[in-house]
Amino acid sequence: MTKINDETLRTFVGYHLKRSFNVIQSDLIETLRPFDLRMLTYSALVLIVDNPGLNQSRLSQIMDIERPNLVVIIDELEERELITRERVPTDRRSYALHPTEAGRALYRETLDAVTQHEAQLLSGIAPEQLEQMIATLKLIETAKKGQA
Amino acid sequence: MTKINDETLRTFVGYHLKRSFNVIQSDLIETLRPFDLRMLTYSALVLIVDNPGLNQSRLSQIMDIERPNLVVIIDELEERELITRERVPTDRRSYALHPTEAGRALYRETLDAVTQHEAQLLSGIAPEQLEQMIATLKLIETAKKGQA
DNA sequence: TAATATTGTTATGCATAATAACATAAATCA
DNA sequence: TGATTTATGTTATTATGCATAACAATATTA
Repeated sequence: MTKINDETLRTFVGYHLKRSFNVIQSDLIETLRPFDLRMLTYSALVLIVDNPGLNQSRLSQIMDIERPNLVVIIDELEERELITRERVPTDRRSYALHPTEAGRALYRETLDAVTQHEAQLLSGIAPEQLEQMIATLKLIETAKKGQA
Repeated sequence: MTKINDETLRTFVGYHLKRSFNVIQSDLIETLRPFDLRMLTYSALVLIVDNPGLNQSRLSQIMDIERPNLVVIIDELEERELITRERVPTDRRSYALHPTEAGRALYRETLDAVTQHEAQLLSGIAPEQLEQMIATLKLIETAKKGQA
């Protein structure tokens, strides 16, 4: 049972990002399962609660996904009566997205659960170290457009 | 054009990981496109070149994917004659995976390209800062099994 | 008014990832 | 030894994430 050498891939930042994200993602999926939410439906719900009235175009931008892919997510949230689509009088092409009371309730429940699960998963790591990492991650996030 | 508030999601490490990984992943996909390689076929090729003779079971473990999902990846690499599957005499269930000369040549080409593209993308970030981040990412990677 | 752009949508395809079920072969155990 | 269990690779299937083309309805602009 020889150890496998992944030193070459370890030279890439992306490899480390991917592997650590997999760990967090697995944990998150398990945390959201009891609420019957996927990562993207959860993100959408949070953003709609925090930004009531925004439209799908803006939401897809902040979520970094294409508009067509957001449609099914919004469909699902609407069918579950967690949000509403309302025609905007001043621009009848778009819908204003608003959370329902049930949506806000689920938001509070899940926020608690997700926060606690992530804290538990990362409990062995110093908060300052995580903050430093987040600062670097933000730099990477803006690397593309921030570059010459 | 009001600014959208994602402060709630920003409290999660996973959100930052996901967003920054998306940036690196997009860059990597573009880098690999001329070589007609996807992320996973690329990773598999690198690991086979660096660990000649390993079998699919071990490879799927290190790649953190399920064995069935590796089959098509290996099929593709074999069809393109970048690797070979060879029956192992001492265990006739498994195949030993070896790179061909073409596989090693592509490995060298792509390694250069990927290395340079990532360096370019991250050129605005101090190397020590990236090293610190990688150290933290490694902690997250082992958080699951490392926990009580 | 005519041309162009935006919003939401449908349809489609590719990539990533998980599970069940299976044949073959090896290891275990009784 | 023979019977049971385990490991390896495979097929089939499904869910999820993500991208593009094309379109109708509506707004914007030239």
